[in-house]
Amino acid sequence: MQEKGISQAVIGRLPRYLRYLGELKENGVERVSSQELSTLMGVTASQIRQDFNNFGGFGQQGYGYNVDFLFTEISKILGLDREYNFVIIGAGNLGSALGNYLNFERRGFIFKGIFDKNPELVGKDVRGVKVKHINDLEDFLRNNAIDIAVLTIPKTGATLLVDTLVENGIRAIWNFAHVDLDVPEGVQVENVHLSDSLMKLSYNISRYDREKK
Amino acid sequence: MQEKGISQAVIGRLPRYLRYLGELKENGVERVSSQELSTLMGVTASQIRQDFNNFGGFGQQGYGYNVDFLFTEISKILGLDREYNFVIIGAGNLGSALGNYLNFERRGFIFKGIFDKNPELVGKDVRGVKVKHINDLEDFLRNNAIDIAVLTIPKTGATLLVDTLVENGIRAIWNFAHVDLDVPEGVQVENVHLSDSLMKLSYNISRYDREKK
DNA sequence: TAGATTGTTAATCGATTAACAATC
DNA sequence: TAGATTGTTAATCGATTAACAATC
Repeated sequence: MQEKGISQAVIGRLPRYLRYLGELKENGVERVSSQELSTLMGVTASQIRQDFNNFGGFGQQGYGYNVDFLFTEISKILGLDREYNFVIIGAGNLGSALGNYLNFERRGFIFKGIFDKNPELVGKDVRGVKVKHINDLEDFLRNNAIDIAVLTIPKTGATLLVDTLVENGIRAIWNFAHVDLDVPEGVQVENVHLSDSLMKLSYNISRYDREKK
Repeated sequence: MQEKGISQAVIGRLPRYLRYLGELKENGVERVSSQELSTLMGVTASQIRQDFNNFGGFGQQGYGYNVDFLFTEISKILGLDREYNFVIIGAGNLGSALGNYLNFERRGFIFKGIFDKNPELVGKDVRGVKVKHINDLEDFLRNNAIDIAVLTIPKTGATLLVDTLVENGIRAIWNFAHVDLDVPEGVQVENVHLSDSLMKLSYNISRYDREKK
């Protein structure tokens, strides 16, 4: 089945829509118009309607959108109607933080294992999961259906590990290492480059200072 | 001084340029053409030249770009030619991870304090900095010139804290809480919404599955 | 000088916004 | 039915790519 190319710009906005719809749901709001959502979120109503219409008509003329229905549909589009098993590679502070983050579990991301090359970390408990040595990773991947590998290790290690991960069935990499990974077609990569984000912040601080002068 | 509106698209690419230029520098490469950089980074040479020319001519016809010079210039544009003091609010795993991340220090981001409301975390050491109670935050901000607050606390706490931060001189917020913060003009916010990023990953996994069918 | 490669203008492409007919 | 609001087409805006003259 071919989904006519939805732009990454649109996809990137979907999680935010989902967040606001979730809040409306929690507040017991049943229906919302593109205009109301526009005011709430600070984007144009036109963009909201265009975005939703990429996936077919979710609304009803004269009424607006049913919050519950829209929430469910966007969840499905984002692939949140199923479960994903993930392992974390790198049991340092960041790896542990992600392992402990319960909200992922709520969205269907199941924390199955965590690995490190440092023997001192082996055996440490991260939300009920014991850290294993990285040497046991291949075996573990072969015997468990893991979808996602979360890389919270330095860049050299990350680059070297990609082949092993892919050969053993990993289909997606959530990459926190500061490097662009080279993966075969069909393997998804999502980068979280924290220092890039911090640089954007410092750009905006210093640009503001320059403009003030 | 007014810098003619550089688009966020361009700014967003600068840290990546910087990373590649840093690697070239490390490898002792002196000059690079937009064509070489294009091959290396997987973007068009045309885009590279357009991007750089937003800030004036960094290159030389017939020669290309001097790696060292270009690196320095992009650093300056990104505001990396000065230091920023930051505090972390929230001493959980994520906050500790960010406090321990030495690369930030290398770029001029100085870790000055870390705070938590949990008394059990108070006194804990994070890379030589002792966790303080959140009640001491205001005092600390008044007596120290802190530029950036890093928010690694749940969204309710983050929303409530914004006014305090701004009133006490914080100029920028690096926000890891899953909420859109409302700040006065002139205060910079950069969001890292990890769950949004993870949803983009699951979208791509499930889209790939749909296309395969 | 000849060759290489930038800086920059023009052309194209894609994304956002505006407008309005369709319809609940 | 009348009013509201979507779905969708058209207009605008911005970003990317192509082309080439300027120049090192």
